[in-house]
Amino acid sequence: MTGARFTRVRLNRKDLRRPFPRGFVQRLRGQTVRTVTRRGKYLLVGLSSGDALVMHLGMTGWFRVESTAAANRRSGDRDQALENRHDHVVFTMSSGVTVTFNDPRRFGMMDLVTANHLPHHGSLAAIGPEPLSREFDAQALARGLANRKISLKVALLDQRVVAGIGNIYASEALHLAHLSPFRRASTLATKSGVPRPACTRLVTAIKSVLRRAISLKQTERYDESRFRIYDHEGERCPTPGCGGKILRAWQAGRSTFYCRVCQR
DNA sequence: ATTGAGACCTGTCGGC
DNA sequence: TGCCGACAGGTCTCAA
Repeated sequence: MTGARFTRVRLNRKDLRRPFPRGFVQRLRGQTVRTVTRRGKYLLVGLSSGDALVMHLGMTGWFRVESTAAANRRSGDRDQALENRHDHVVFTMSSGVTVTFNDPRRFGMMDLVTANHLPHHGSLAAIGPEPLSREFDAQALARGLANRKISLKVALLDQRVVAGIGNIYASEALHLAHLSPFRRASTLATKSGVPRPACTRLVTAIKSVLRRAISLKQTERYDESRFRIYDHEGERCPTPGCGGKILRAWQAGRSTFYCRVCQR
């Protein structure tokens, strides 16, 4: 998309999780894409007008990228109707590429924000440090967890503490760091806010788990066998010499996978 | 101010 | 084969 112009923008419905902003199509059409970046789980497309297109995939959102010729062929194909049922947004670009947003559960979202409003935009405003940046270290995590009475697992899902961690990698990181998902978040730092060794371990584990996931494109296709403990209830704990069994618990409405033996 | 519960949706899978 | 309930990768809102 970078460098290309939106020649056509099509909305197949008026909302996803929330309504599309008024004037969405008109404000996008004719704009050239300057940048395509990311902040946490939000995708940001910078436009020549100064506006930014903000997008989130929710749980089931994804983009199909194909030549415009292929997209046109598809739209005339009755057999594809079932699979294309959840195509909600179609971007036709001047480069000859068509980018289609498909999202069965419609938990995704798209918004259009002026550049000066971007830093204040809803959840983007309060979002925490990027996990793979230098800025995210034991000090930063200790600050984020200070005084929080919630469990470590629930804290990692809070995007204000650290950006971009979801239910799978919260379990994976805590396991790698040998930390109990039920431990109170505030206990990773001393009263005066100095990070404990466990805090440093968790930062290292988060970075390691995410780097590995990115290098393997791990969740691009959901493949449970690639996770160490997520969705492995009842199997042996993969920690060398541990011998524990992987358990499953329920926290804040989400399932947590963990080992009672090596995670304290 | 923080926290937990429920809501928003459709698809899939296991059990009967 | 078909029906039913449980559960799914994420926020967001509301009430306590």
